[in-house]
Order: sequence, then C-alpha cells, then structure tokens
Amino acid sequence: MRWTKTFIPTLKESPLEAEIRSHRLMLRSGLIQKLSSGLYSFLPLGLRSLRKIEKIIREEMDSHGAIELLLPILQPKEIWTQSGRWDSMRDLMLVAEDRMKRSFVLGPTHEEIITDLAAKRIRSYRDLPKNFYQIQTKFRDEIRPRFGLMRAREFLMKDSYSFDTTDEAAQKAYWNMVDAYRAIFKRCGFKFKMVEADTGVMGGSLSHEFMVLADSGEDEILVCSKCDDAFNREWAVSRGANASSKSSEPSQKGGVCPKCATPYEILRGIEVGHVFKLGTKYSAILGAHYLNEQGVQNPCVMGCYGIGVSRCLAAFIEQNSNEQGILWNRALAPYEILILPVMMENLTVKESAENLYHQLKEQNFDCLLDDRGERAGVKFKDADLIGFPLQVTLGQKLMDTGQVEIRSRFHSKTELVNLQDAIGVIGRVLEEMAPL
RNA sequence: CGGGGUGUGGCUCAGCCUGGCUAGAGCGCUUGGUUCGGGACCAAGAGGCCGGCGGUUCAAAUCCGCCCACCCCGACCA
Repeated sequence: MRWTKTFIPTLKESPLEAEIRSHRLMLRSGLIQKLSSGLYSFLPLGLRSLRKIEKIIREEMDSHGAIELLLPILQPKEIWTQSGRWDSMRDLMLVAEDRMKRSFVLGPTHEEIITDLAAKRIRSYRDLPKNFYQIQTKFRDEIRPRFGLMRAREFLMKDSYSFDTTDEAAQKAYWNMVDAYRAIFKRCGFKFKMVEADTGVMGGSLSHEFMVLADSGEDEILVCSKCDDAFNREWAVSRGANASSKSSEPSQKGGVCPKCATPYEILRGIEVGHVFKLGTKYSAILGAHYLNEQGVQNPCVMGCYGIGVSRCLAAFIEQNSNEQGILWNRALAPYEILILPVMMENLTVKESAENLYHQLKEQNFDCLLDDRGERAGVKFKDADLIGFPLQVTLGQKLMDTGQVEIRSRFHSKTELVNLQDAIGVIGRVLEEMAPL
C-alpha cells in the first residue's frame, strides 16, 4: 500500500482527553477516531491490526475444534426476561424499540441466543459436543467508558459457547479453550497471566481470566510466587484470603495465598479474556436439552469464553510502546515493513523505492511505501510514532554507494545493505523477529 | 449514579475575575518561493454564529439561570 493512497491522519500533539499511553498513541498514530464517549471508528491502520488479531483468533479457535457462526445483534427482550437476566443485567444493556414498540436488547453477550439455537437445533447426544464462536460487536452501557478502546460502549468481542453431554466433557471443553487462549495470547505477543476468577453474573462454577500485565491495568492480580498461581481480588476475597482492602499503594503487600499461605505479590493487568464453565444454568431455563443413549432428556452442559478483540489492541500498545510511539511486533503490526524514501524529488531514490516496493509486493511481503513528498524529519517521526517493525530507508547519500538502511525496531539495530540484497535481508530479519 | 473539572477554528491553549473596537497565538491546512537524513524558512491565504437556550445590560466569549457534551476519581465488565 502507498501512504498517499490510504488514510493515516497522524497527530503531532496529543488530544488532552487521552489519559493513558495506548489511547494517546492510537489517536496520534491515526488508528482510531472518537465519535462520542466510548464510541470509536477504526481507521485503516487500526483496522488492519484488528484484523490480524481476528485472524490469529480464528486460526486457533478453528484448530481447537470451535466452529464459527454469526448471531444477531438485536435480541428480543423476551428471551432476556425468560433467562432472568433482564433484571440482573438491566443497567448495562442498551435497548432499542421497533415501530411496534417491541423492545430489543443490543447484544451485550449471547448466552441466551446461542442457547436458544441449541434448544431449537440440537436433539441428540450424537449432535454433541459443539463449540460455537463468533467475532462481533458488543454493546454495553458502561457506567464509565474510559481509556479509549480499553473500556468502550461498543467493542469487538470473540465469544464462544460450548455444549456437552456431561460435566466431565464440559470440563474437557473448558480446558481445551484455556489451551486455545494461551496459544492466542502467546501469538499476539502478550506478557500475560491466567488467573482464577469469580463467575459473577454469568453464573457457573469455574472461571479464569487472562490478564495482560500492565501498570495501567484496571485490575489487580494476586500472584503467589510459590505455587505460581494467580487470582483476581474478588476470588481471593471470596476465599477469605484477607486481601488488603483496596490498597491505595500498589506496593503494599496484603494477604497470603489461599492455597499455601505464602504472601502474594500484587500486579496490575488488563483483562483480555475470560472463560466460564456455566453448567446447565442457561440450557435448563431455555430448554437446550438432548436425548442421551438411553433416550433420557438432559440439559446440555455449557461453557462460555470471551476475548475482547478491540481491547487486545489497546492492551498490546499499552505493553509495547513508549511516549515516542508504538513498538509493533510482526504479528499485529498494521504493516510489517515501511519503505521510507528520503527526498522523493531525487529520481534515483524514488525509483529505487518504487522498485523495492513492487518486488516486495510481488513476493507477498506486507509493506507500506511512504510516497509522500514530506521532508525526512516528518517521515521519520511518523514512522517512529506508528512503529513498524521493519523500516527500510532509502536516501540520496547511501544511494551513491548503492545501499539502503534496514532498521529493525525489534532488535533495535540498523544495518546497511546493498539494494540488490535488500529483499533477502528483509526476509531474514523478519524471520528472526518471528518465524512464519 | 455520586464527587471534581472542562467546553473559544482540525489540535494545544490565551482572553473571562475587573462586560466595551473588525475575537487572538502556536501547531496543522491551502498557494507561491527558498529548502531537503530527524516534525524547515519567508510571504500570502482559508477556517470560529466563543457548547446550546434563556435572562441581566445601551452593550455579553466575559455576569446570572437552566440544559447538553466531554474528561477525571469511585462501584461493573471483554
């Protein structure tokens, strides 16, 4: 892609409203644009990274046996009254009315809908197990949207729901998803912890959260160095672990590990994933039954699993950036390679850049050509701000010796190579960052 | 929802307390020229019913009231 053909509105100064670094950088680097509180447009660059996360999620979900479908966003109120959550989740639901004054919930989650599907279409133990997933926009009337994509009112989520015949099978499905989640977050390049959590409004009996470690995280994680176990605060409190009450100083050590009584360390994290073993709570109420081998009707045993896709983007930037800009890894970068010709008026420079760009494109490299007529400083600053993993600079002086500069932000090193060797070196350096 | 704060060109802000010319600055944008490896310089421009409504006054960005939006702190969540 050419810079002048896509749309990358970068900002020199950062809007005052952005309080945390990831939010500032997403605004400044032209990834997102705010429409209103908690509502953001994804601009071309932001969308590319978002799609890359989705791709990783799809690949791992598919390879772990989940199957993709797409459920309606608009859900009739009745199904929520039937499940009993019209009342319990009322204040976080956005509701729309049609011309007949029928009320519809804008899907904050989809347990009711998927269970309804199972009730209508799953008959026999032969139809099970099943694990359905979708990647879709969710709506929640957050009490306080904040930090850009971190807590938005409209956000992209991957949600999946497993249906099994027995508790043991459901248990297996649960740990299979845990496995998938570990793979997904690893591929995204997160430093994360899996923590034991409470089940909250979801109901159910078993739950883990996946936390991306970051000082700006909204959640506290209690980590036991001895068991290498981690818990969120609610969990620890509910097990009588004497968690220090709302410690104002993060350094404050409070309480001990509920399992081995070792004092635990307190870290902060951003919740990017949450898995629940639901049991038969929804299937029983909404009639998702199956017939077993003996012809006896039983409710399906369910689990549900969420990933905040758009939040992952914010979390990644929070963890991989400095005030100068983002430090994309290869997996999530909007483009892996930036070709940066300095001084486009110089024909040799311009043509060499064009040639390199076309060759890279032919070989399916993921690259962007900064073909703007901007001065060097402007281009370099934008490149640093967005933070492409690999930057190829072509300039007049180096051109005289037939060389280009290849800079890897990942290795934080720069090497000079002959133009004709450039593609080979680019391929090699990318491999070093992350093998395909 | 409670507490605090802010609304003046695309962005950052000054002006408001102590009402009074055609409402300012920097950045960004447009045009021309000089520049050209780290956010250049000169010149000329475009762009604002000062968040909205009402009130006070000869006169309101400025004072008063109501409303709205946005941000920050608390309880919820991916």
